[in-house]
Amino acid sequence: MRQIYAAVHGVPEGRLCSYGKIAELAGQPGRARYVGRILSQLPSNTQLPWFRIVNSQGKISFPAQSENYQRQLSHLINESSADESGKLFWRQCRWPD
DNA sequence: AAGCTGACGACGT
DNA sequence: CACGTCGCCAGCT
Repeated sequence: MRQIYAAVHGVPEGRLCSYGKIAELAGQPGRARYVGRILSQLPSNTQLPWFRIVNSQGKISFPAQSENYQRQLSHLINESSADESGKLFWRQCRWPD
């Protein structure tokens, strides 16, 4: 749990990371769903860069059109990690370079 | 205790 | 590239 937060917090601006990778970095491989559940329960005022987490297909794990989808996309656009069309610039989380 | 449900993932068709 | 399957794990009925 603690580790999950730490892993997410460690994703630098401009980078994207998958749920599975976060779980792995947190020392809990195979628990991608767990990561998703953790993030789903984050308070709206969280400092955690939850929006930098996408699924292994490099896509936002929210149904397009949904509020959440738009919120996440906006953040990513601000970080130049996506364009208006919704396409993400999938730079796998290999930080630090 | 048994089944259902996800902000998931790997693989096959 | 788009689905369908099956495996996965924790929390809630």
